[in-house]
Amino acid sequence: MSLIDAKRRTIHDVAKAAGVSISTASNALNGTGRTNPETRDRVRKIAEEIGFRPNALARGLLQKRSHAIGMLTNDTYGRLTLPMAAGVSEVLVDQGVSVFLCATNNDPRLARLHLDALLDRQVDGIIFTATRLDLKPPVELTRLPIPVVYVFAEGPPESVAFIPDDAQGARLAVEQLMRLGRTRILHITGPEDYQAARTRAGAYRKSVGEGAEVLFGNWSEEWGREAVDTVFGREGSKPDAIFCGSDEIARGVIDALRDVNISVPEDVSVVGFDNWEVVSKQTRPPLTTVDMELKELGHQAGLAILSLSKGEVFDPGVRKLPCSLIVRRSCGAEQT
Amino acid sequence: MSLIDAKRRTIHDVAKAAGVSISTASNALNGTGRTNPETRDRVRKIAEEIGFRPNALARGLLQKRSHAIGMLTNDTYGRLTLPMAAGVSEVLVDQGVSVFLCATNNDPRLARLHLDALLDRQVDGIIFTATRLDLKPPVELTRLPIPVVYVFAEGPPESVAFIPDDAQGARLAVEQLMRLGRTRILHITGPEDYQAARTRAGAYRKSVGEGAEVLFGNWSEEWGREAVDTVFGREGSKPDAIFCGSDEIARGVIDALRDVNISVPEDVSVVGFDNWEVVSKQTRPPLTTVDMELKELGHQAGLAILSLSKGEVFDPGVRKLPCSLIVRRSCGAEQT
DNA sequence: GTGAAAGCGCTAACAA
DNA sequence: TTGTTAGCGCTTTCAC
Repeated sequence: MSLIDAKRRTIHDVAKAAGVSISTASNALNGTGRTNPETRDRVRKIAEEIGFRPNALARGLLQKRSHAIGMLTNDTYGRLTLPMAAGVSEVLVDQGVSVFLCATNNDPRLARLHLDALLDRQVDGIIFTATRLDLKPPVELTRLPIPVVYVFAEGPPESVAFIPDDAQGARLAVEQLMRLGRTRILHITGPEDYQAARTRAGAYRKSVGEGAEVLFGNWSEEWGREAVDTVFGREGSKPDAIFCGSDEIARGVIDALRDVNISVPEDVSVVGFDNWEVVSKQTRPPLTTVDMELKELGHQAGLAILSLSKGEVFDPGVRKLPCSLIVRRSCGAEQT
Repeated sequence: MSLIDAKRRTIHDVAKAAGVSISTASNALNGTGRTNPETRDRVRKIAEEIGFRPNALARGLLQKRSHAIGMLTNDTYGRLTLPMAAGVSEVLVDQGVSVFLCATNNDPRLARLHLDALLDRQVDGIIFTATRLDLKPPVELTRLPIPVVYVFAEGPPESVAFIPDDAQGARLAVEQLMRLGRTRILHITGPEDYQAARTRAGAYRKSVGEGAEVLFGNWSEEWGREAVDTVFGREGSKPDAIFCGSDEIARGVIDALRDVNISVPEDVSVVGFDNWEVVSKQTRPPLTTVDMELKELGHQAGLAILSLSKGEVFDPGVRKLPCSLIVRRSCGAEQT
């Protein structure tokens, strides 16, 4: 009903149809002030009937709150962003808050343009998302008149940030491998200049032993294959488990092992990181991997920005959210 | 400067600081009406200095245009949506139009909630995106007071829609295979109840011959492997080329061929569909595939909604945008 | 319990 | 060329 009406109804129309004043209509609709229950119900019924929908622009102008937030992201493909964004809007839509999506492509000019637009629109807050922890926002995000929440990025000191707990995720992976009795665990991961790679590697070494071998490379399948070729081609004892820094690397690893007739998980157990299902569900065997709980990250970030935008106190700091382990056949219970 | 000011400046502040009236300030800033060039420059300079940014809410309220549009999508993972959305906002951001992202997860309740929110916010238009052509929007999108553009979805009659030209894309693939001298081309694709699968298969048959074999299945790697096992395990002549309905299928096909020592592209050429780089760049050899030009789809959709929202005439109908062929080694020129 | 009036920040007639 | 005025749709005192 409300949708298929060509002309928009205003609170004026409601008031007239109900035979009350505008302010009474407003009070009745919002449950503010004192209103006779009968009047209130009558007004609401009429509003419903004529398809009245409040103009969010007018409301925002007056309340100085737009009930909208902006999401600034430099992730082009959306692999991290979209699941997260879905989490954000999931918790916000019920609160009447909408989300502007701004893809900056890591271009400062674009970022600036988007930021200005968001500010002009009086958004109640901004969520900034990066694709890697150590990437700085492409624009100055401090001293804005509105709160900012960082996701997958550590903001300046005293800011609110949410990141996955990479160390705990890595421990999850290593513990699973140890539980299966694996003793010669290898870690193949991405570039050492990624903070996430270093953190995961650090946690791995802490669990396995400080001398444990880490092969830094890049995030690709090809690197996974290459690393396996190197390790299994050289002299000395071979690993009986490989913890990979990403699902893509893990896929390369599994393929390479397959090529040299080493079976997974019987001979070598493999664990990945990301739970990017297009990869992790398609490996043969399917990949046990660490899930960063992106949606939950989004939920938390959404709740945080909501709270902050209401002026509530919210302790600053970097919050590390636990990862979970998705157990599939590449390293599972069934294999013992 | 403009960003780091805690308090918001209004046009009132500008007018006072410049010693002119509010309307003169408005005219000067927007270049409307007649203003003395000197006054205009002075006002603009002062506005800049004190960090004035116009309140989009107030402006929208008056102009009855919010300069914002909504994007309603049922794509959860964002594989199609995000590149497209980036295209949309790329053409709109320069026009001062922002984009609300609404992920419906195909849930009618959510869709309704989002749609109501968009309408309340007075968006100037809506872009509806689906993940498959034959999926109906989860809410009634006709007879809205604002224009709607469909992407990856055919709206009701007389609506404006943009979809990739699946038939042309399929022809591109088949022609490439024929150009290489392949004569026994097979098509392995997704479920027959996907319109895109049927269209691609139809175009393929038209090029190759009406009796040409099509194997419908699903969009997975596993199906690609299974199909290859079937085809190469049975009696009779074997294909020398395989056109796959998706990159994932193609990846399965390539892996399965590899398993039985059939080399790609020497023995069998393979072409995929999607150019989803996480898949197509990682196959061995890298995959020649059809790119649906998602970003361009977004550009067009953005321009269309912009034009429609201004009340300009825009011919209704389904516009099929050409796909392009990305040639990689699985079926390339070098192989001859 | 209800209504009149002011005003959010801005634009656009119209007057001066 | 500039200023005065009205008003977009709504919320919110404050009289009645």
